[in-house]
Amino acid sequence: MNQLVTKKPEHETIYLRVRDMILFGEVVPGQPVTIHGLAQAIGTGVTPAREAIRRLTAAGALVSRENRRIEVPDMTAHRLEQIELVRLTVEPALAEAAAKRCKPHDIKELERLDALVDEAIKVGDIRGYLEANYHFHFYLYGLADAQILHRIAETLWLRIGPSLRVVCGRYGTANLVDHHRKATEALWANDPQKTKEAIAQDIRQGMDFVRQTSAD
Amino acid sequence: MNQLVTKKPEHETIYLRVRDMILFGEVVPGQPVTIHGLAQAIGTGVTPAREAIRRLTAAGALVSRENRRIEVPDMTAHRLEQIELVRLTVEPALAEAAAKRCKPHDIKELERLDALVDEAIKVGDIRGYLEANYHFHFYLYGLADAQILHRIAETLWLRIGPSLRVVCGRYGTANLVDHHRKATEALWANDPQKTKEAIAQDIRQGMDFVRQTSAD
DNA sequence: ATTTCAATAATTTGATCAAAAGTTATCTGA
DNA sequence: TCAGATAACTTTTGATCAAATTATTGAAAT
Repeated sequence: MNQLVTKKPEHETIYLRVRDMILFGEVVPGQPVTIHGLAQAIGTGVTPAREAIRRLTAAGALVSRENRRIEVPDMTAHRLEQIELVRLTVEPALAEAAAKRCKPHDIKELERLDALVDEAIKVGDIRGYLEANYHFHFYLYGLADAQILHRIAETLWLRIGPSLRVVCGRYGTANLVDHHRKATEALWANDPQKTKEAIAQDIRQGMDFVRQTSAD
Repeated sequence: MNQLVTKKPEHETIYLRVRDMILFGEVVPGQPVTIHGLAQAIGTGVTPAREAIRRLTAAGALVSRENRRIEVPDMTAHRLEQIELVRLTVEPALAEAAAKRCKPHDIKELERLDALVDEAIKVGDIRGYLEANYHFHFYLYGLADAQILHRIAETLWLRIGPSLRVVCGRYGTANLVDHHRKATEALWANDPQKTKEAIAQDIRQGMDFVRQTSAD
């Protein structure tokens, strides 16, 4: 019998788990991450935890300080500026490419995800908002079939995840606006250019929102 | 007495070593990389080699295939297009920022590195060209004080390193043109905008050159 | 000669251990 | 009470080992 599920290695699982922790605000900028503590928290050995941490530091999601301590990097205005520059190049390009390959079935899925975003905002569920927002964007980006851009976008989201959590915690979800409607409408209209612009606008406003927390 | 050199861990050394191997064309697209073989080649244990490989796969410099084999990714026109898009955003921005903080001493160093590029082209030393070219660009980018952009640029160079080596090997260094003079002149003139444009032009022509090897 | 199947070899993966390095707590002496 | 030194604890790091997985080799059958 064919084995349908290819068992993924432990370090891959841990990597995905910690990645989610960072993306969805379970960690805070400046928070130290120990290889031991991580292994213990997840309930696994230290070897796969090490490898997961290496991958995350390579992606810039964690930083390794000189005393070989590892922690979640904090955000600065300067870093935010760099991230915005690249996001505004990469993600609209992904959205444009996605729009060209998008099927009605995909747009419906995006609308479903967007409804989750709205719901989370209304209820004030920060974690739910972060997850739904991420899934909306990366379902769209996944349609683009552009792995390199996709991965760059992911590393940038890993960098803003913790800060986004902080600012949401401070100001709540009331100030959040959902700009995804414009994107799905452009997709229905089969208009890649408009989709691209909608995502660019969404990014600009998201980054403005995060800017409220960054130290100088 | 103060310890001036902080001993860097083994996995860091190996990482840098393999990184150089990729950047400077000691590996070929499609070439398999075994964790064992690497440890044996460098003459070290398997644990630090593993961690170095994880970092490189996280950066996209190596790809992990489904049969948990790891190899150097090959280049395609589509990938090249994605890389060019991001390079043309990130590196000119770095050059512009660098131009604003550049001291005469730095420009002299850049001219020294550029002379090495010229020399390598003249002599037909491919490895020497790759190294000198890299050092010219990243000495400049290092002046910008923009770590995030800097690291993104590095990952992109890691992706084109093997292909650049292949195309140089096929066509030799005769077809290479050195566009750095325009950049150093703009730096002397204290003209960030011109510096930015010079680097953008250099990137475009470099990518055109690599395009000759990529499969469809 | 080619294909199939089993056996062998090589490799990855995760656990464990010892040594090195760093951090925290305690104790001492003023 | 407070500063400095020592001790105890924690963490990282690299080596080693066993199990699991994958590739490769070789033999047998058609």
